[in-house]
Amino acid sequence: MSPVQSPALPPATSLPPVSDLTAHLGFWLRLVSNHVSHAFAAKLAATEVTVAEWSLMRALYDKAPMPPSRIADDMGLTRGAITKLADRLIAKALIVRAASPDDGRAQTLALTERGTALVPALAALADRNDAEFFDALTPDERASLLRLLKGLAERGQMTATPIE
Amino acid sequence: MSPVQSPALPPATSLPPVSDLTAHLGFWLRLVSNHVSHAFAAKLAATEVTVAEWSLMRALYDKAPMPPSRIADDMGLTRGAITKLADRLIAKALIVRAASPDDGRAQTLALTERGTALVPALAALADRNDAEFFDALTPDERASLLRLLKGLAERGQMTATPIE
DNA sequence: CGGAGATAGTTTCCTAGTCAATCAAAGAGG
DNA sequence: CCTCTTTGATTGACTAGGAAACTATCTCCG
Repeated sequence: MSPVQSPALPPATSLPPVSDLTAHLGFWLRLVSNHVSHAFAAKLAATEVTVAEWSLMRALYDKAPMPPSRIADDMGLTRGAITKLADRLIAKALIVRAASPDDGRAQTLALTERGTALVPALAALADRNDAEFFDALTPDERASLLRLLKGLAERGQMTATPIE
Repeated sequence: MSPVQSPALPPATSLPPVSDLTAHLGFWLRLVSNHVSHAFAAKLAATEVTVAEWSLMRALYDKAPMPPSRIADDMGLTRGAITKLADRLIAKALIVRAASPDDGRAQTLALTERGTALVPALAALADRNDAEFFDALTPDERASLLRLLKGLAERGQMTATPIE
């Protein structure tokens, strides 16, 4: 702009204008997403598992034993993270780790009986959490939001399960 | 259910059905949000600041020096987190910490000249990131998504800035 | 005034990830 | 077959943030 300097109000008034954060869709997306996740974490706090632990348990439910690498891909975490996450769940006797029969390097993870039995109650919490936020929308609005989000996910090649 | 047991296919086939993760709007919200954030983090990796650091710098830009507590509220982080975040930015000479003139307990944070000069370039990265994901939508779709998200945010009393 | 409680910020300890190094088992090629 | 490379998992060093304890200061009120 012009070299004319305005007469120094507290923060020098002639800063280059910068777009407002709230102008970004990403801002609102993250705001809402964070709140939904946080509310779910609060519900899980009453249980013996964390959000990431629930996510891993859900991934194993009603499926054959799976290698950690597969789960890492599904959950969008590194293998190292899965190793430690699995360690915690094993310590709680909710899952078991076993050597793969066909590949000497590989391991498999599977829910224990206790872990399996716990999943439905946790899933109910997840259902309730989702309802708590999105039942406020009309069915049309829900459908519209779902369509938009799925479209973005598809276009952006977003595959991994976010840690829910 | 009935005591009849199905004849043991790999994972016993008679588990209580549990709602699919992808049935939840929260799932898709988080999936997209995580991807957008991650893409932005990748862009910032080429700079000298992290996402949280950018967020703090943006909060200070074009405003009078602010107390850390205010920033903690704005960013949705604890005060302890802001102390450490500020320490890192001070080490990079991007912000300064000063004692508040009127309250002996309080501190204020403000951008340095260098920090101020850096903000517009970072803001441009943020703009570009948002555009990258959401320009794929039509103007109508963008407006619709924005309206839905703002409505959810308002209804859920979501105030704090998510760490962008 | 002076002490009780509230408030601002920092610090400490803990949790949960990433990244890079490591090790063992598989697979490929001469 | 023997080496080279790749792959699966684990480990260790490091980072970022939360919760709660702690310190200093302020405010209120008897």
